[in-house]
Amino acid sequence: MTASQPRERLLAAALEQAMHGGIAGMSLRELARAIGTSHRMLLYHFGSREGLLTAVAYAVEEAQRAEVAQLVAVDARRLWQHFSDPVLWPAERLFFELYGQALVGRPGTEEFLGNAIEPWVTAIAPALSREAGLDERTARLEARLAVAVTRGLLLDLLATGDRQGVTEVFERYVQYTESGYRPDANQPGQP
Amino acid sequence: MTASQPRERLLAAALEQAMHGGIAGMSLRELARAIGTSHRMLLYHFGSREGLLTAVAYAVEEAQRAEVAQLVAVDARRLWQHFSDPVLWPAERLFFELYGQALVGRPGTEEFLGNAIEPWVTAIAPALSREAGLDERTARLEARLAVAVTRGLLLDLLATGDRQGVTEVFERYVQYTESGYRPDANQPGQP
DNA sequence: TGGTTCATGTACCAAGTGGTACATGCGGGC
DNA sequence: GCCCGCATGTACCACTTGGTACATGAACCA
Repeated sequence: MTASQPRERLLAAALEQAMHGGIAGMSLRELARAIGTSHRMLLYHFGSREGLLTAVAYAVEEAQRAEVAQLVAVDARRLWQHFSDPVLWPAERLFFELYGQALVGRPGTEEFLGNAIEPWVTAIAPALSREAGLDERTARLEARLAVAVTRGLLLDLLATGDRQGVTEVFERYVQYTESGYRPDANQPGQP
Repeated sequence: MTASQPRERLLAAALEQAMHGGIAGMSLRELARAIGTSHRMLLYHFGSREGLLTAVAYAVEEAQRAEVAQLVAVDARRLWQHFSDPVLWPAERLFFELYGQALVGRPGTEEFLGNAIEPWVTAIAPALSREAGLDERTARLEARLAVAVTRGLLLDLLATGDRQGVTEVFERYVQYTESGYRPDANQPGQP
C-alpha cells in the first residue's frame, strides 16, 4: 500500500520531483532521469504522459483532501500558520501550477478543477456552523470566503515570500470575522 | 504604436491566442499556425521561444497595470463586477497560467512575480486611505487583503463558473469592510 | 521442471522541437 | 539605376519527443 508496488514508488518520486521545479513543463525523459528511472517505466506504469500527469494531479488532490479532513474544527489562525509554513510551499506551488494548467485545458489536469472548491467548503462549513452558530447557508458562504482569502494570500506569499507581512493581512481578515459584521450598518458611502 | 509594426501585430495575435487555450504548453509552430504566421517569423521577431513567452507575459502585466490605473477610486462592488465579467475570463485564465508557470520557475515568466502584488496594492491603497480615512499602513494592509480576496474568488469563479454564488461571497466580504471591525472584540494583539 | 506474470532494459520509430543558413522580395534613399 | 535594411519563405539541422516492439530477467505456482 505504501511504496512496495513499483507504481506507487514511482508516483511518490514523481510527486516529490513535481514539488521541486514543477512538472507540467517536463518531458517524460527529464522526469525519469530526475527520479532515477527510465521513461520506459513511466509509460509502462502510467500508460502515457497524460496518465502520469493525471495520477500526479490526483495524488495532489488526495493530499489536499487529507489535509482538509485533518483541519476541521481548527481555528483560523492555526490553519493559516499551517498553510503558510515554508515546508508546504513546494506543494502549494505545485497546486497553483496544476491549477493554472487545468484552467487552460491541459489534458490530465481538468478534473482537478471540480475538486478545487467544493470539498474544502464542505469540510470547513460544519465547523463554522457549530462554533459560530451560523445557519448552513451562511456557514458555506463564510467557508467559501475563507478558502478564497487563504488561496489569495498564499499566492501573495509564494510570490513575495513575505510571510510576516501576509500573516498580518490574514490577521486583519480574521479580526473581521471575529467581530462579526452588522448588516444594519448600511451605507452608501463607506463609513 | 498600434499594430503597424509586425512585431506588435504578432504580439497582439499571440496574446489573443494565449487567451484561448493557453500558451505555455504550445510549441512555436503550433502558435504560429494558430495565428497565421510561420514559426520562423516568431523567432525572427522575438529571438527565441523564451523571448516570445517573456513578451507575452510582459504584455499581460502591462494590461493589468492599465486596468489598475483605470480602477483607482472605484468602489469595491463595481470593481468586482468588472473583474468577474465573463469577457475577462480568458485574460484571467492566462494570468493564472503564467502565474503558475512563474511559481515553478519557467524561464520567461519569472519577472511576472515581482509585479503580482505590489503595484496593485500601491494603486488601490491611496483610494482607500482617502475614502475611508485609513492611515497609510492600514490602507496598504486593507488593499493587500482586497487583492487576495479578489484573486481567490476569481480562482473560484474560473473553476466553478458560478458567478452568482461567488458574487454573494464577495458581497459578504464587502459588508465586513463596510461595517468596519471592532478591535475591542476580544483579541489582545493588533491595535 | 516448465509455464506464466510482472518488471525492466535496449533499441527503435516517426514526428515534432527550437533554432539557423540562405535566398528573396520589397521599400525608400542616393 | 543601385544598394541596403527589413521582412518573409524554404529548407535544413541536430536533437528530443511520446510511444512501441521485443527480449530478458525474476518470482511465483504448478
